[in-house]
Amino acid sequence: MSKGLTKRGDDYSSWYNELVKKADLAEHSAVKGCMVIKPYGFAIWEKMQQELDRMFKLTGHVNAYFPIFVPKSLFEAEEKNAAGFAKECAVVTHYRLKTNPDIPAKLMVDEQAKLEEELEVTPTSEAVIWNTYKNWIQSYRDLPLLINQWANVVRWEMRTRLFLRTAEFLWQEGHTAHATRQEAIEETEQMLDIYARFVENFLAIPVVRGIKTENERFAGAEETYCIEALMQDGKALQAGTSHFLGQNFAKAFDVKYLNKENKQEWVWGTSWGVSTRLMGALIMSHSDDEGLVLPPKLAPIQVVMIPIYKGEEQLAAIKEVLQPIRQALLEKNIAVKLDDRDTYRPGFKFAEWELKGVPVRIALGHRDLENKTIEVVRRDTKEKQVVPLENIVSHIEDLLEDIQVQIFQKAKQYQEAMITQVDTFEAFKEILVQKGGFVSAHWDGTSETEEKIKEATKATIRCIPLNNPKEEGKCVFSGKPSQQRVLFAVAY
RNA sequence: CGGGAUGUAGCGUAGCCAGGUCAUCGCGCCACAUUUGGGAUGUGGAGGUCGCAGGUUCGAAUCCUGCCAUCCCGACCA
Repeated sequence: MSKGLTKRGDDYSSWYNELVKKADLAEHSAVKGCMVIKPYGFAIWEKMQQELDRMFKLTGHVNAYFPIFVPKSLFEAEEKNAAGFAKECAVVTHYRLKTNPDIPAKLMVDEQAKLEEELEVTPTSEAVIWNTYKNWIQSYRDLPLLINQWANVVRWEMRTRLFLRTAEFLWQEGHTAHATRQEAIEETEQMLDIYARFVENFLAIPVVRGIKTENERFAGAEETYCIEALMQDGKALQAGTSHFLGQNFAKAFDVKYLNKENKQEWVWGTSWGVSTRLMGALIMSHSDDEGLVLPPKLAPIQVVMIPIYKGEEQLAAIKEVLQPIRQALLEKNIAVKLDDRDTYRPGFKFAEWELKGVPVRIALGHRDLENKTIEVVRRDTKEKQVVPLENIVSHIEDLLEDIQVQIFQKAKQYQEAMITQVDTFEAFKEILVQKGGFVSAHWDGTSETEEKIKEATKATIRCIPLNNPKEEGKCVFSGKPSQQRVLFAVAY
């Protein structure tokens, strides 16, 4: 384990990249823009999956799996969606290689094996899924259709960053079909609510719920709802989206149902997704210059035990005390690891588990044996206390809960402090440069103004917050009348 | 995809401009010993197609060409 992580204040970007690698979350692969998610990082993702999957199923969704490939003709059926993603599609043109007659042991594409129709590696599965739904939906009795899939998709991005934007990423995508517009909108809003609750309660990241402007809307959607989070460097990160698709895909793929009055109608659709990008949000929201800070609910190891000893005898005596505690914690469903490696000294272990973000560390040495105490250190504040052995299990339970709450509160306070209201474009620009974060400003509602502001400041409208208070004002850029403020930020 | 930079052992690096006893050093790794309450110390040891592929040359980590990957700045980013 190497010493010294770049400090956030010195170079936030380097800090992030180093942390991802040093904490054993992920690394670059041999393929441009694609990453290897390592076991420790994947364990966190698995915990996210488990909880989301539980929440989806509680609301009546079921899982299925659809192909990773989509024929070009299907992909282009919904025109806006196709146009929106066309620039980042990987395309399969052949299905066979052959040995190169000129160079032994080298392979080449077999031109004889050219596909009649190219396949896209799907960047999002609406096309494949709606083409399937056509066969699954005939009657109002088939609705609603509530399906989710855990999958990987490919978007050939120009510039990638581990977890935040990779050419291939893991995600879940829900795709639902409904009989009425109202029901589909309710589904869209329900899923946004699930995402928001999940991100706030599990990742301990406060989010702003809102809707996207036309510019930022999902290609093929009528409305895109989103949750936006704020990272420690003052940039915003879109953490999840839920789209009301209207009847766009139903029309493109001819998905109709017969209603109770025996009349054919187009179905209404939604789609919603969160990805491994949430890992990036998690890392950037809570971690510090010592390494990761993981919320207890997502930490693969919640408690690490470190024995401090001289010689075999002491180790045996200490383990005798630690083992029953470990057992008791396991029975409370607390993930505990006893780090009894004799090949590293305690100081090294402290640093290593801090880097990996383990929420609680307990250390037991001969001093504690004599006093019947144990040292407990919380990762988020690094606060150290020596507590009696007796109530250690309930103490740890309480501590884990407290950490979960505290890191959310800390992030919440930061977020609130980083939402700044401005009423002039001068102030707008100054806040973005000096302070960062969300800038709450009036906007005239036009894409043109949004574009111009982006050109001038790099900031985009992250969302129009839900339940936004109506407030008469003037657009900060054009001076035209505005009914409400929107949130701008420089985004990842 | 445009501009800039980088690529030498698991990690970080020296050497490159001025081609040849040049593959350097630190961390890490292995063995043994002493250690163990905040990243241990000593002794010994292992580990390299110098990103990949061509070229120039008697000779290439070093010069040239192409490619690949990464980082930064743009463009792009539901």
